[in-house]
Amino acid sequence: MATPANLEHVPVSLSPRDRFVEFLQSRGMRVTQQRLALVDQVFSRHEHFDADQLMEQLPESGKPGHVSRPTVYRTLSEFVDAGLLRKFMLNGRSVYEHDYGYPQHDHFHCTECNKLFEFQSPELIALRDQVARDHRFRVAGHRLIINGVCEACAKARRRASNHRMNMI
Amino acid sequence: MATPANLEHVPVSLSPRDRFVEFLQSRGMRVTQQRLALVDQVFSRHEHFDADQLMEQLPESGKPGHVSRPTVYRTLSEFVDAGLLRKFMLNGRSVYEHDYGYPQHDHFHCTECNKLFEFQSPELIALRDQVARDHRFRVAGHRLIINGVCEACAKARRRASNHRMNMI
DNA sequence: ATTTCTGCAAAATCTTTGCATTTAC
DNA sequence: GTAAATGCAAAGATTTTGCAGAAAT
Repeated sequence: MATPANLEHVPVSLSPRDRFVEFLQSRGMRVTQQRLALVDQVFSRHEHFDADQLMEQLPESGKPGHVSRPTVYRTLSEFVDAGLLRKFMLNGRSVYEHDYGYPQHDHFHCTECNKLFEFQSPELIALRDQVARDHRFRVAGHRLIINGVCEACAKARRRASNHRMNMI
Repeated sequence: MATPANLEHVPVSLSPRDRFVEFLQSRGMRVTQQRLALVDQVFSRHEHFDADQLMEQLPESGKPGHVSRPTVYRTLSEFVDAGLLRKFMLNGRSVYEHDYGYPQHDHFHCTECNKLFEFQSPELIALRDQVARDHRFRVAGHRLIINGVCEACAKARRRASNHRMNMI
């Protein structure tokens, strides 16, 4: 459910890598091996991730293809500036998700398994804009996280509960 | 707008202080001077605040009534457990707001002045619950922050812009 | 008298920065 | 060759923890 399977893909002309190269060149920044390695890794999977998880997906220190922690942080900021990633906070840490090529969406956060699930709701956007108009607030964007328990965890919970019942 | 002025007050039988004392006693915890000083300070104003701001509102180190930083953090967690405060993240830091005695609401966050403004929308709750049902997700709560520019900052911006125009 | 709480100092966590060296252009 | 980027080490910022002494019950 955290995969793109349930969300429409937004058609884009350039691959994330090409889009990033274009962004770098337009700003006189250099196309380095580290930046390319990171853009490739980040867009090889759709899951949400933090800086630590990204580092774990790359070769470890000393091995070719490794990228240092400061460079990972610096490059993640560049991805956000370039419109490739969106950043938000979860449990006090920065979490990133694909923005380029993916539609606006919001999240369920399961407090049992700690996973994020995406959903889209045009009605929500309409309501947001209406409420903002009512309060004369100029909307730039929003962040909504609905927390609770996902279906899988709810079932697991029920099983555990039934099991306890049988034991009595 | 961050004041309770625009939100209905939820009638509660106990003052926050009494509610907290009750909470402490029910859990065999002690009613200390620090806890009382903090509950009084926190509920003397309705603005959102972080741990630093709360400390600044108390007497400084050495003076009577001062509370140490670890105790402030520990007590803020207790307030959340007791249902007196709600905690959320803004720009990577923990921000607290009154929960006890105040209705469910969401926030506008002005990226110019960095202020938070509260609003209520029953429609939003209904929409949230509907979307959650559609995805078989059991809702426990949610956090919505709409970011953009508040009316005051938009006006200030327009004035600045007009001023620049006049100078040309 | 007992047990919890506080304050201090230190640690933990996540992120950013200064600077010398390396790399892209 | 020159300017920008990287990696290292160190610092920053926020929050948490271990523990001895203080305070509440």
